[in-house]
Amino acid sequence: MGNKLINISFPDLSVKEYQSGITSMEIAKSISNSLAKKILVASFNNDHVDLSRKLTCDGSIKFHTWDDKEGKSTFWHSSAHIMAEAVEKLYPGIKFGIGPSIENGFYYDIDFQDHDSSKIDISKIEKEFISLCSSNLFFDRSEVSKEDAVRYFKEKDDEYKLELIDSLEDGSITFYKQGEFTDLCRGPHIPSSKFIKSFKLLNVAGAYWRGNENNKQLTRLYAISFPKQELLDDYLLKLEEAKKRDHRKIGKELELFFFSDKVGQGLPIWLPNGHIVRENLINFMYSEQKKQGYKHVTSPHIGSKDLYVTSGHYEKYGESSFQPIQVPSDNDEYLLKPMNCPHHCEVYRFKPHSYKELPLRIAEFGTVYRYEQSGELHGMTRVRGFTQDDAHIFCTIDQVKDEVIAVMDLILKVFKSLSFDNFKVQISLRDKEDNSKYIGDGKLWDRAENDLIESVEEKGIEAVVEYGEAAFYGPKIDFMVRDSLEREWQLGTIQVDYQLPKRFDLKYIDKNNEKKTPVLIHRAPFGSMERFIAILIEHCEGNFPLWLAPQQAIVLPINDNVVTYAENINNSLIDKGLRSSVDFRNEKISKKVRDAELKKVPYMLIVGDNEMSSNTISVRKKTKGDIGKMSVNDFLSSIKTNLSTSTK
RNA sequence: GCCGAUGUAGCUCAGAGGUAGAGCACUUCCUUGGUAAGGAAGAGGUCACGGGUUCAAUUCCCGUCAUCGGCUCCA
Repeated sequence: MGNKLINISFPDLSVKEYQSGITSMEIAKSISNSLAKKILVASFNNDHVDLSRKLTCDGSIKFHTWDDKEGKSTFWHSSAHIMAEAVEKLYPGIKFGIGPSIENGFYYDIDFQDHDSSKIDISKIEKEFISLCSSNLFFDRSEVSKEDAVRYFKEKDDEYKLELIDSLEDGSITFYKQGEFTDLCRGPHIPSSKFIKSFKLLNVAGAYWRGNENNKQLTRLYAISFPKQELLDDYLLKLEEAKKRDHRKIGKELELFFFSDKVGQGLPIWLPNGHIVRENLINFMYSEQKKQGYKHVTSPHIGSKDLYVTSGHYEKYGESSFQPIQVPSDNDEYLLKPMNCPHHCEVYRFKPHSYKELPLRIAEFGTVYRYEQSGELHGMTRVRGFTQDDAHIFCTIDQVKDEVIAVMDLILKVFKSLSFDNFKVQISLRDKEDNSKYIGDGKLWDRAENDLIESVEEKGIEAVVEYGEAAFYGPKIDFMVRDSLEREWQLGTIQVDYQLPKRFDLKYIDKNNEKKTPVLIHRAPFGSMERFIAILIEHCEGNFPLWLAPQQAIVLPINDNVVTYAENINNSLIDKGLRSSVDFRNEKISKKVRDAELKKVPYMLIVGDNEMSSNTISVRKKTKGDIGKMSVNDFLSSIKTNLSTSTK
């Protein structure tokens, strides 16, 4: 110890002197007791440390509570250790994989050995967890040599921990022990289990060890914990609320789409209501693309197998795809179209091109079919037949950046039009360690990757870079959005491809009358109509903007006297292009209002004797209520701006 | 594809080894009602499908299919 003094600086930039060897907790106490009671973990020189760690050098300190991200993740990480202890107590002899905190809670991967993992008693685990927490367990950190670490887990016969230790360097290994449970762990942890007041085991799922499907599948227990019971109640309530936004539920309720076993797994059928949403989005995109100089084409739903052999898709995905379609002639095979690009390459080849024609933007709302793994199918977000708002931009290498920027503008406009303000931009690059996943030479990849990075920089968009997420033929920029349960989905995408034009031997004549190969940019702002609409539904909870609403208005007659008047009102709305109908049912007005609200019809036009005699309608706005009496013309002009997409 | 759960009327769900129930929706009748459910009656199901155990299976067991939660994958 000695009497050495150290300088500790705080987030407010103040600096204080302390005895070397003081702990973060003691520092916190020196500031205020209430702070000391609240804090869960500290950062010292940007490393997260236990509050009990002795500090022996100058540095900056920051305290974390439940209210910040670091505090939460430490809280949950510690909870994972407690859960492991609880589960081990109930099911002795089990082995542990990893148990990290995640965005909402934590999990632990467990090999249940001889215990039947399908018979796990969730409520027993929950009880044991809470009982462990209330016994105020401390998390003791100890540094161990690699040899000792190996010895400990050999004795415990836990090959997963041994594998983890194998990749660690001697001298950097730490254990944490609380109660009866010791775990290999980098830490840090919260001071004591008593902070944890509520716990819920959310679900049980299989997960491959180290995320590799060739490895054994462990049982993953997902759970969440909180420092207060009310916080858990709130969280569970929020989950319930989120489930109400589920596009599969709303899709059924609003009769937007459905799946039929007879038609086939993952093959969605759009019902009339859903078709209206889809059609209006397509029209919107169609006109936006026309403004940006795209040329629209239509190609068939199948293509000769040769087409995909040429493109390379057959080699890459052939075996896991819908298999070739046989025809009476032996030498002829066709594939259901999994991609539009080969067709568009053929469009390009239709005639020779001059550099003056580039960039050439070929667009198509093309329906494609991919044999997705059965376990992967998920409502409309992952299906086997879907329509892409696809286009392929053929351009020179020098035009790539400008084109990518123009596409980004288009995607951002689409997102803004539909109030998708919470999206993530991801630049997906190749995994340089593993070239086997990609085709094409490294230099061209570098150029393409740089073009994408620079485009994003020029637009000033915040983006995350993910290595190893590129397509096999090139890097891409993806626009990711979350669904109601926080699952992330890729919507818009921009991909640079130097390979396909080569494979199809595409050329243009440059200024010097020389043949050159164009670059291909694949792009889809919605991504797929199915997925986009699924996410849109979850965002607006089925309350579509007026221009997309399957039914925009409904006329509700109060009694039989006004039925003809109601019909006339309805006809005049339909004349103006509105999607409207009359509720002729022999029901009370409150019932008609309720049903229209449940169907999420934006405008209810209530007509009774009063309205008929004054030639007006009483307008009720969905969820808002009565907004007063007015003439049909006044109503129409009041909603006019909401009917057009171009004003958005 | 893998692990686990689930599958009962159009929808949401209850139920039990002895051959099915509710609410909503639907049909008919009564009611003509002013902004989120007026009343009555009726009609609706090979209890996902295929095997097995049993005197008896929708219920228990096995398989298949589909759906749900994850994992892996995602041109």
